[in-house]
Amino acid sequence: MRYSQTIFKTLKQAPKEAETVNHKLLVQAGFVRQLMAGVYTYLPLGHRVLNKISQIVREEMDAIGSQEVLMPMLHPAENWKKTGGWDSIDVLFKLQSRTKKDYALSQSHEEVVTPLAKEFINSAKDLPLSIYHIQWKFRDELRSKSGIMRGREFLMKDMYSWHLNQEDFDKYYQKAKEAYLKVFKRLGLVAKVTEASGGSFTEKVSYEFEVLTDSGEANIMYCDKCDYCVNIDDFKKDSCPKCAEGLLRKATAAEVGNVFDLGQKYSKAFDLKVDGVYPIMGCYGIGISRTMGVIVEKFHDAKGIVWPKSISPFAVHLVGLNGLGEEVYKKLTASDVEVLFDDTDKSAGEKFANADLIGIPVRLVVSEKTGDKIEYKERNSDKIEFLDLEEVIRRLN
RNA sequence: CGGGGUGUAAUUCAUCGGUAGAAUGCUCGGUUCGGGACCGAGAUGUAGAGAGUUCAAUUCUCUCCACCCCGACCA
Repeated sequence: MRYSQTIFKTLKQAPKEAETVNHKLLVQAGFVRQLMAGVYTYLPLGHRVLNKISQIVREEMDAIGSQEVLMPMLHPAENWKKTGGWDSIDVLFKLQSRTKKDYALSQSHEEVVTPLAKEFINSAKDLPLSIYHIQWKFRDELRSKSGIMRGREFLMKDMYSWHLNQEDFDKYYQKAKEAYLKVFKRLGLVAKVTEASGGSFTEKVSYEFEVLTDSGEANIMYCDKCDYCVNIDDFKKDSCPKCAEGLLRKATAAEVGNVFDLGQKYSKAFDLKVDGVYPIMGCYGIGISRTMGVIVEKFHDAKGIVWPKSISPFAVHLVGLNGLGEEVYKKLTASDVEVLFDDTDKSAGEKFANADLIGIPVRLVVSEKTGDKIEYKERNSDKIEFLDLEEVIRRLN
C-alpha cells in the first residue's frame, strides 16, 4: 500500500479529548476516527489490524471444529421477548420500523443462533454442534470509555455450542478454553483464566480471560504461585484455594474473552430438544476490537505503537528517501510481502517519526546512503543492518 | 443518570463587548532530504446550537447539545 494514496494521516498531536493511550495513539497514528462516544470508524490501517486479529481467532475456532457463519445485526423483537431479554437487558438497543414493529440490535446472538441451530439439530447424531461468527455488537452503555476498549458498538467473535449431556459439554468447554489461550498467545498477550459469576446468564461460574493493564475495568486477584485468578467484583477470597501456598495479588485487568455454561436456558426458551432432552449450551466470546485496544495499551513506547508481528497491519514499513524505493516496493510486493510504502516527499525525520508512531515491526529504508543494500531495523530495537533484498525477503517469510 | 472538565480552522491553542488570529497540517512554486528541515505565495471558520442583555455578543447571562474524566451501569 502506498502511503501517498491512502486515506490515513498521522497527527502531530493527539486530539485533546483522548486521554487513554489506545485512544490517543490509534487516532494519532491514523488507525481510527471517532464518530461519537464509543463508536469508531476503522481506517485502512485499523481495519487491517481487526482483520488480522479476526483471522487468528478464526483459525483457532476452526481448529476445534466450529463452523463460521454470519448472523444479522438487526433482530426481530419477538426473539428477545421469548427469552425475557427484551425487558430485562437494559443495554439492549431497541428500535421501531415505520410500521411500528419492534426490533433489537445485536447485543449478543443467543436469540438468533438458538432458533438457527434448532433447524439443524434433529437427532443425537447432530450433536455436538458448534457455530461461531465475527459480528458487530451493540450495547447501550451509560458511559463509553477508554477509546476502543468500551464502545457502544464493537466487533466480537461469539461462538455457541450444543451438547447432549454435561460431560460432553465439559469436554468442549475445556477445549474452547485451550483454544482461547492459543489465540491470546498468538496475539502476544498473556491472558489469565479468571473465575467470575455468569451474571444473569447463568448461575454457574464462568471464566473470563483477563489481560493485566491499568486501563482495564476488571478488578482481579491472581495467585503468584499458580495460575489461579478470580474476579473480585464477584467473589471474596483471601488465599489461593488452588495451590494453598500462593498469595493472591490484586490487579486491574481488561476482559478480552469469556466462556459461559448456559445450561438449558436457551434450549428451553426456543424448545430445542433432542429425544426429549434439552441440550446443554455454551457461549464463548472474544472482543476483537477491544483486544486491539488492549494490545496498544500493552505494546507502545514514547514514540508510538509497537505492534506484535502477528497482527501488524503490514509486515514492513518501507521508507523511501531521495525519491528512491519504488523498485524495492515492487519486488517486495511481488514476493507477497505486505508493505506500507512511504513514497511521499516528506522529510526524512518526519518519515521516521511516522514509522515509529505507526509501529509496524520492521522498518526498511532505501536511500542514497544505503546504495544497493536495504537498511533493516526492527521497531523494538536500535540495531540497524544493511541487507540484500533477498535476505530481507528471507527474514520476512 | 450524579459529579467534574472542555467546546474558536483538519489538529493543538490564542484573542476579545466593536464582526477572527498563530503554529502545525493542506495547495502551488522552489531549495532540501538520516529524526517532524527551509524560503515564498495561497486556500481554509455558522467561534457547538438556541434564546436573552446590548447600538453592537465568539466574548456577558440562561437553556440545550456534544466530547473527555470519576462514579453508577456494563444480561
